[in-house]
Amino acid sequence: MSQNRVGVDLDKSLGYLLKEASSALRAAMEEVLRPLGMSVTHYSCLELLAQRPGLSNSELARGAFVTRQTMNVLLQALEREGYVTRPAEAPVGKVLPARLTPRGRRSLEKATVAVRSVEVGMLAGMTETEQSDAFRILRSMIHSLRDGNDGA
Amino acid sequence: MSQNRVGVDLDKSLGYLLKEASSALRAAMEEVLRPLGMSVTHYSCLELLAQRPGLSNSELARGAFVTRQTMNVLLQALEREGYVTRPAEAPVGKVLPARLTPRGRRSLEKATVAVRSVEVGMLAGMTETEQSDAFRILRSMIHSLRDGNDGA
DNA sequence: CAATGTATGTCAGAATCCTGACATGAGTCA
DNA sequence: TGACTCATGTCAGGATTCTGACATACATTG
Repeated sequence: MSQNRVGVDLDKSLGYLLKEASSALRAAMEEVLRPLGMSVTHYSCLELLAQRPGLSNSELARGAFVTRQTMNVLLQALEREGYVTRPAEAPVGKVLPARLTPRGRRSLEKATVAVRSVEVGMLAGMTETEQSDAFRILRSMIHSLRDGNDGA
Repeated sequence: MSQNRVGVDLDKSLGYLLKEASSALRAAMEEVLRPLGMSVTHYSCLELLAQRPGLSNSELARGAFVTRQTMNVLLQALEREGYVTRPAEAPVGKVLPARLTPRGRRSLEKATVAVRSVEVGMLAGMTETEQSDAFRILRSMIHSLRDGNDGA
């Protein structure tokens, strides 16, 4: 039980806490999306397309934090099932802009309601100040991690 | 560009930001662990064992946010390579307490240095107050998500 | 104009992780 | 004591995601 090691005490590690929170969020989202037969990546793709129609496969992949290969197989499935359309030929370059079909929009609406309940539940226990703090702090973490800070 | 939809605006979604931060953290950790031939789960397992020797397979799985089946194959590999030991028979029940070998401890030390640099980098851009806010807020999120708040 | 670098869509194979299932051991309760 | 519930370790199969690779299209640069 003695702490004679100069380690990363997990209870005091922001990284561990971040992973824990992210894991809990993912679990909560999977739980509400499962009845709709939708995975988190699936939902993310639809939500991205609703907000920014015409996004390409690669852009969707970056937005959903998966590789473009993974997003491609998902898009092909969504296309086959009629939730998404892509032109047969690229208007410019190789980029194929994707768009939601009416069916895709309908499907997304139910999912959005479910996901928003998770988001609201997460915000519920926080004051207004804490909420804006949360945004600022998470953005700060992302910035630090992206620019490869070495802490020197 | 018009927002005539009552959706979850991703730029203003705490959930999306959390996922983004977690993704960035994972990428940063993978980057510093790759030269050591170690994955994030791999490292998590060793770190957990260093801090709480004798943890069982299932407990390690929960601590590293994977299933016990996944942790089991990892533990078998670590055991085969001499980083971890488990008794052949359970002292009590079916629980096999795992422990680091000296080799495992040596391997972990390098990884800890690498991972700590990521953690420090993440904390560097934040004031003392922001750091404690970050802990409090993340814990609040975890709590809300676990208890399945429906936001009503 | 040619060469180079960067980004894209896509295919194929491999690695990772999970779901389902089973037997076993411990605790609870009547 | 016996039935029941729960947690554990482990095996097998399947789903998901990634890495590697290739051809192509655009932008930049000399």
